[in-house]
Amino acid sequence: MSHFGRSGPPDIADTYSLLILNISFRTTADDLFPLFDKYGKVVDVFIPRDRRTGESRGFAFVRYKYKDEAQKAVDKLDGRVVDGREIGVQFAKYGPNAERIDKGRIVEPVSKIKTRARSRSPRPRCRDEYRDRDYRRSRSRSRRRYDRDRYRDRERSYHHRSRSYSASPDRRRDRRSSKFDDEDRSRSGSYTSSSRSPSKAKYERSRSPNQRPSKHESPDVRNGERDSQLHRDVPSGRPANSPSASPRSP
DNA sequence: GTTGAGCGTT
Repeated sequence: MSHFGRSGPPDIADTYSLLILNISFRTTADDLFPLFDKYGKVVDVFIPRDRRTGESRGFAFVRYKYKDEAQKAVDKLDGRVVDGREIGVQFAKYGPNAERIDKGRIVEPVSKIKTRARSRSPRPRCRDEYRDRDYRRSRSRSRRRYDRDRYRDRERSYHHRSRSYSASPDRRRDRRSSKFDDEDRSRSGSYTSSSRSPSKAKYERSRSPNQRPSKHESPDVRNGERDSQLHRDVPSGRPANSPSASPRSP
């Protein structure tokens, strides 16, 4: 894809692809085009993106029309700081169009002796390659680590919240059904007073005296208050399950 | 809103 108005690769018959590495995740083809176009005729700029997230994968391909210009771009832009990151520019080697590009790029005579001289496959890549591809496509390693941490955090949060929910959601909703915000506000007040004078509030609410929220107190109390405020400020916010929205009944 | 070695789309 490119912003050249064409869907798919242009005529890459006589183009020379450059691989741009270490670009910022926010860098787009529009950002790279003017930069590379200064050194020659840029045919296309393509930034592979994640199919799921749609975000940049951190590298791009710039196709030049002429090799000397591409080489000049490599020479000039390699190591250049773009969008706060030092990019790496080099000739692309792999890819769906690598062969055709190699044809114009003068195929290396290496493949006849070097790789053959080893008398074995260049690399023991069978499905490891796909794994690697999927690995890269899937996400970067740090990303995985981040997801793992986030998942752990979310799990913990869920656990934490579930325990909080099992403390009072049923009664709150039930009470809300029977009575009005007055009670809810009262409950909220009891919570607030609980932090100030936890003498009778907890006993009235019949909450376990030993269930003293230590650090979890802040979010719970805040949620309760915010919830009550939300209902007070916007009484018609929930017409579906808000009986107080229709105060009058025949 | 996060991250950082590498090789690509209709």
